[in-house]
Amino acid sequence: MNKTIRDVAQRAGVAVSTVSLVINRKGRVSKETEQKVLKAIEELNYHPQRVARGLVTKRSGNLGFILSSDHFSQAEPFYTKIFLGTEFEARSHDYYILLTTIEKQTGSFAIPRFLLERNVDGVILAGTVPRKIIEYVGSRNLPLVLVDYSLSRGNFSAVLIDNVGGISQATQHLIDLGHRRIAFIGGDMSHPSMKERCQGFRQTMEENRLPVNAQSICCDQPLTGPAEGFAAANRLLAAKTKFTALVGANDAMAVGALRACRDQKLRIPEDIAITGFDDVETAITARPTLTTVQVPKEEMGALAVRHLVNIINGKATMGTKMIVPVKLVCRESTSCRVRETSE
Amino acid sequence: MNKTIRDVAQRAGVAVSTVSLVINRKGRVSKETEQKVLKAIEELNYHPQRVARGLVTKRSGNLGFILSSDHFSQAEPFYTKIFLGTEFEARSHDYYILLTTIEKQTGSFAIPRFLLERNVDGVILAGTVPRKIIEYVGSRNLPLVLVDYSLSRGNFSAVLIDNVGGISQATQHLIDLGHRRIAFIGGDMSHPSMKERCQGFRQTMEENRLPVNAQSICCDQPLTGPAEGFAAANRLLAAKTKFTALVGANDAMAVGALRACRDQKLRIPEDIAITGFDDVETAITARPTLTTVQVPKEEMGALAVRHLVNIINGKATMGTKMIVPVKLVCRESTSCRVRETSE
DNA sequence: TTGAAAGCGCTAACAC
DNA sequence: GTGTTAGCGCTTTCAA
Repeated sequence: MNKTIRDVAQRAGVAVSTVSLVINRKGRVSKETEQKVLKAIEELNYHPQRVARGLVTKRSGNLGFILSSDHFSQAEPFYTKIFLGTEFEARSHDYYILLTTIEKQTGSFAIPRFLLERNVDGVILAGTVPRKIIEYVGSRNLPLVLVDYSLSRGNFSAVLIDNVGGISQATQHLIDLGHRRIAFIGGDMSHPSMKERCQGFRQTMEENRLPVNAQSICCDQPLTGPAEGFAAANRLLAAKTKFTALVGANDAMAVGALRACRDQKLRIPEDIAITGFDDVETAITARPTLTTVQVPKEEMGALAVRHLVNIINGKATMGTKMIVPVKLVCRESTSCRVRETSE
Repeated sequence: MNKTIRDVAQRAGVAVSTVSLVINRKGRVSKETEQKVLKAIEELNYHPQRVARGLVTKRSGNLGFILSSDHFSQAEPFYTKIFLGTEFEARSHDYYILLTTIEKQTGSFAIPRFLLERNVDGVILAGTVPRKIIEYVGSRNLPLVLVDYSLSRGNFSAVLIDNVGGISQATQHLIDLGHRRIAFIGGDMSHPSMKERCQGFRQTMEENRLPVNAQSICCDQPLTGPAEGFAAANRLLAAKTKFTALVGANDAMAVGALRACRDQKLRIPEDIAITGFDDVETAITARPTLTTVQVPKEEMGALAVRHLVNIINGKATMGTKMIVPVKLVCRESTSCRVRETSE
């Protein structure tokens, strides 16, 4: 069992280094020696051992994927889909993905083990991630691609969502349906995507010369889950300024808002139309189903891997921003033409 | 940068082997030398390099996950969920998962690269997998755990679904609703789970002294997707023997059957009640939503990893069969009490 | 074009 | 207890 390069060399009647040259096609080997070696490899069913090779080449053949732990769970299909996208793509480049999550709550952001052990050739970081880790990756001189996250400082490659475009589509859709008083709920403004979605809403409203004020925007939630959507929606509903439509910064918050509205006996979409963002499962399992902005999550993961591999191979340089397009998907939560209530 | 064990040894004023002993807590090191070493490690921020360690210990710190490629796609959330379950669990055991898929279509089932390169310490195999690969894993002497698959020959550990129990629950549910003429559709009888589900149906019907014959069972489809469900349902609908309920071997086929029934202007569940199996997304996005048997997919993956790690550490031996429980989830596709049509 | 030999960073005998 | 040393299986100078 367990053949080594020595066995091959012996069988082929050549030196170990010659076998290595053949395996790594470094050329400079005569056709006939090459044939002898190839034959021996074939007969022995030999395959070089990854770790032995890695020890000298400093290449592990792995890519690291770092995610904050609250983003990798059943409740959070968004980043999970991105991760699966990286898995798909990685295999066609002969890389394996090592996944790790980092605990956000504990102040001490432990450096992922695969970084400490020098077990990856490049890193993908998805969502909000502590600076400390980004800096560590940098200090290791590892290629890095951010996904759905960006930093103003530093020259990072990133795969980003067209957040402004998406929110604009959603808002415009509502406007086209006849809505004039539209509110927005969001949260976690430390995340660039969230900030952009909020700004995108403002912008679209202004472009349409529609009113937007403090009472129609609620973005101060620390998180962006259903509970926060519920709270934010309730806050807006309690305010004097009435609205007929609500734009959610993501599906989770939109679904929370859905519940808040139902609790107030408001019909959706008749009394209030609602849109989400992301198009995760919850958008389609919600009742009514949620009109939302579809994000190509798997594709984002694939894109990140492709770019990362290019950086590793010197075919691309860090600093590229890739913005993926999004698409509005109309479902029940807005399907109804709004009655013009001139209150 | 990049400290080695030598640097630590030098700084602590001891031999490299002593540092190694400390790192691997092999004991036999005096408290004070240990302190010196620990201090040096701390100061240099040293971490042993995975591949160097792996080269000598023959341990990679990785677990391999093998899946047939048609089982790893967006259309197939079942095994994908199992995979995510392994990812969750692996991290708490300090292992990384290397995922690979094998092409079923090509006759030549290439041996996964991580096996050839000796890059995993154990293997998880999900779904139908070529014997050749199982044999190869065996020849490598690698611990192996099968998930949703089993082989009569050989002593394999496996995480299995309570298929008979699940189908029995679904069938009994229909019987309790008043159904007497119940049909079954399945496919890919080469897969043990499919075979068991079919047998489970037969068994439950017989226990209830209800008729079951060739015209009420259609299991000869080669695959188990919606298209096959559609075809199978149409076949049964065309037969003389009428039925008021249909048990699907999985959600995908049940959804195909749903479509077939709608095409024939049959109302669900009024004219025909339908059940699925697996509880994947399609069950809840279908219209009407699908009554189905919930399978703890993530838990199955986690269980597999836990057991595999135990085998690796000598705390468990291969050959254990673990059967996970399932649970019926009632939804719209059966929610209606059937009218007793005494045709 | 090929071979001999020196490591890559670590563990594990085996001395002392 | 601690140090010396020989590898693990490969790549990569450097000679020949």
